[in-house]
Amino acid sequence: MYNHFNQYRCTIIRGKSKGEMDNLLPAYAQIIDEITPADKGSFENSFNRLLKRFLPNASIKTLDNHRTEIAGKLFGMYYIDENQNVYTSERTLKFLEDNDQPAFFKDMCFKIQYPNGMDKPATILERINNNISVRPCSLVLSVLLEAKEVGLVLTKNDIGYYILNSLDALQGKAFPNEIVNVIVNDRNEGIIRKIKNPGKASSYNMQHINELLNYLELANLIHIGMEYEVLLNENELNAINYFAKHWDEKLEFDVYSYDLSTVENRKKIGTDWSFYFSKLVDSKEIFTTTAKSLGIPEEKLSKKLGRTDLVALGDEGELFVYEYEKERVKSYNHRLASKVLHLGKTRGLGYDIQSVIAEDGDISEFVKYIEVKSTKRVTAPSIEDDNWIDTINLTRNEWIAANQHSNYYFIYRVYFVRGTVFMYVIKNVKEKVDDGLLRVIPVAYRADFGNSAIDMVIKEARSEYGV
DNA sequence: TTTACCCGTGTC
DNA sequence: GACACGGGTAAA
Repeated sequence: MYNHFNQYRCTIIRGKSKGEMDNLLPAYAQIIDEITPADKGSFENSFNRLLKRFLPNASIKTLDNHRTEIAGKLFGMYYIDENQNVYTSERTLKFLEDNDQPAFFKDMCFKIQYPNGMDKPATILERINNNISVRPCSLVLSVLLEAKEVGLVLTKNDIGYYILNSLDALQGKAFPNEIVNVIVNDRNEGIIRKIKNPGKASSYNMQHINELLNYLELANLIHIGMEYEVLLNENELNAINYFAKHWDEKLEFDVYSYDLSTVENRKKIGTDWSFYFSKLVDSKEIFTTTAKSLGIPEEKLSKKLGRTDLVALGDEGELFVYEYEKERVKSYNHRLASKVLHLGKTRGLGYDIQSVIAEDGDISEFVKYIEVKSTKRVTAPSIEDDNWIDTINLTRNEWIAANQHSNYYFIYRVYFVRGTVFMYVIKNVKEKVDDGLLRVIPVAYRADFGNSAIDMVIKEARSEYGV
């Protein structure tokens, strides 16, 4: 049953980082990883102090809101247990590992549900009283798939009115094809419907809807065109179908099973939710973003390998730089092209690619060592912004190699964004550190121990032949 | 009283 | 119109 006249406002937390997403998401992640585990009080202090570097003009309250609303609730980048200890979430750890920003948002979008445990108790009760139960992103993508079948192009406004502000849709009672049929009929009649709340500004009606669609765009699943039309990313059909397949499934996190009449239970739904939401979906591989799904031609990665969709992120960056270097060296001196070597698989060298300088001068044939650090996102990096800060993790071997080869050691920072690739080259890391242009802090601890440190030996495992 | 989602309203 | 600051306000 679907009656679009039943309208219902159902929000997500209002965003704060859209404008600087490529800057702030890695910042949140690095900060949280650096300062957790911690008790809630020191987490608050450290987070705010460190985020201030990225938002120099923000008030304490604004920093608080970034921490609790965006990094905490909306993005699920950390969770707080019942003893008020703060931990880095699986989602954050994976992002720090693979630098796949669209995958981060795919995971987050998939897990967003109404009702959820990130809202205030009054809001949760409101949703419960209205029998809300839906994965909004799954439903939106399902409807977009159905619409594509019949050649219907939906706008942001359509998605707002007919889906995300529709009570029947939010109750999970409206089938995607029903919704599409109704929209087609209205189109044929020339009717355009809009969300209206008397006396309210457009941000009250539409901001949460715009922002949910923005997150789907950052997830690389849709693209919003110049006329506000919402288009599916055809290169991400695997992930899109995964979302769509789950649109009418019972919600994993059951808000309805909580009796919210006591303070204890209201607290519990918060901690239970933040634990649930901070974990990755089971089939996380399906959300991996490939260069191909960002619309980057495969031949830019490798002329030899066709199966780039199977190549892991680090390797895609390495292949890209390898192809780039080979072309660059070849155009300087054909004879030197064979000196460009891809050594990514060779552990412990401290660099991925060995190349040659191949520039005019005495050292044109000298070897150069290249470490590739790649990242994936939908938006371009904002290098022209003076507050722009980027962070990469170097292994001990890479750090040693950077010092050892100083002037001949290069970091190629590769950004795969939609439809193109940016590459920033950093030459001579050692000198940059000495000049204060680049800050390096050791973050790992290594513990060496011998038999004198062992307190107990327990041997439980036995082979079937006895020991 | 403080905390932390909620969201009016100013700014671009 | 988009979007984010920081006041608003419900909870603890």
